[in-house]
Amino acid sequence: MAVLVVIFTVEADDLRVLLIRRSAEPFRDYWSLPGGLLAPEESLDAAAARKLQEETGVTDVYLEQLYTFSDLDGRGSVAVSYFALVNSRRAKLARRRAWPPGWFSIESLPGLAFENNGVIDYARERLRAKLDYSNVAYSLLPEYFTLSQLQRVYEAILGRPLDKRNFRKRMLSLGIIVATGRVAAEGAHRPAQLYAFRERKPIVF
Amino acid sequence: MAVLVVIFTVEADDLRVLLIRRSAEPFRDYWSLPGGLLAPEESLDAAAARKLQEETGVTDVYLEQLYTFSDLDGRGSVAVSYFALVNSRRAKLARRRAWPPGWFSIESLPGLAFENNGVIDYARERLRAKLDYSNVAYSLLPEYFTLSQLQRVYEAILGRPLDKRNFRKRMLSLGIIVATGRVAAEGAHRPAQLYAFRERKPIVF
DNA sequence: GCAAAAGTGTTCTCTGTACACCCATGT
DNA sequence: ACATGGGTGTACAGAGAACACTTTTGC
Repeated sequence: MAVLVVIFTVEADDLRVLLIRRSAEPFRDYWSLPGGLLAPEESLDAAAARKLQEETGVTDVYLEQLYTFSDLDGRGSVAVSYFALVNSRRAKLARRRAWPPGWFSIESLPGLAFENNGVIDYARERLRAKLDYSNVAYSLLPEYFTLSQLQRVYEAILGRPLDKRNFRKRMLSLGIIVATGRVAAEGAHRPAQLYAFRERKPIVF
Repeated sequence: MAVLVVIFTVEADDLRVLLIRRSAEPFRDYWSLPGGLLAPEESLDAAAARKLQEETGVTDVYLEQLYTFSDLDGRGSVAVSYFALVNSRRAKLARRRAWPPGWFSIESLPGLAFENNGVIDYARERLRAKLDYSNVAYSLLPEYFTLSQLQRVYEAILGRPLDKRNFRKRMLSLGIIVATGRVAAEGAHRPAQLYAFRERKPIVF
């Protein structure tokens, strides 16, 4: 009984996935999704959260069960997949392994162990759908952020440009974010208002 | 490693679930969802289809993985749940057991073993959502049916009345059904046109 | 002729989308 | 002054929701 975690982040306006190197057969030395076996008495959610914490040091982020596969390795094993969203500035990847894990752009993934490419596609699909009617993006952004930052995150996940005015109108009318009154002066241009998520926990609307 | 199947049907304009009596502890003699262990080398989908077939004799219907639970029995077990939609006129329940299985209206379920009531609620939620953007209802209806029959199925699942004109407009404009030209004379009133699903397999729009 | 279900259009509201210019700042 | 991203409103189209009467049949 194994869990498998698709850990997403957005970095440089790019949707990325955390991959590790397999050290065992089969698919030794292939890149793959992090995963592992349940500890005795451990729940699935707890195992997924633990895996996420082991790989990124991050806890208390958006984490959702995705699907359960029974044929990934071709022989009898069952793997419960999860997906997580982390702010890459908070994540601290293990660097002292022989093959350190890394963030890979979802647009140019290598061939992965087992059917992991399919799992990632499925996770992205679910994430895309979720974005439209929930506030899951909170898990990818710092406490205070500008509307442009938020829009870039949405664009990276959806893979297409969004209209600035329509995006702002919608975010504000849904009430998922609130203006803080603070502004961020950064660069040779007008400073931007800082917003915060009204709730930093999953909300579906 | 167990599977669990929420088998829905619509009978007498009423959404119903198939329940069986447990014969073993814990929760001996409680009603519960049908389920069982994976056979060696068996995939999850195959195990769910087999369970469905064992209970109803039905095969080749809509069957979808729902969620995987790790704490249903309170101690370590993992159960992958599925939901299925069957036409109750085709289903043949086992009648020769000491406690034969039965169809229970979802509005008045007894207290079930484990957390099965929660699983059913979740399944119904998913079914409701799916109804809106797929043709899953094909699995609940005979090959030819009237628009009123179809509407009653939708109403039973959604638990609320629908407007006849809007319903027809939508079904036809989505192209999920086609008129056959045949009519069904039945009762002291105008005969109804018979329709068929364009595809009798899952379509998402 | 009456009861019972089948069948049929129009109007309104709301939501999503397209689209272009001025504003505040640093250099 | 100019380059850079921040910030704003309006008009159109499509979808969903509300709503009532005529038609065809069996009895």
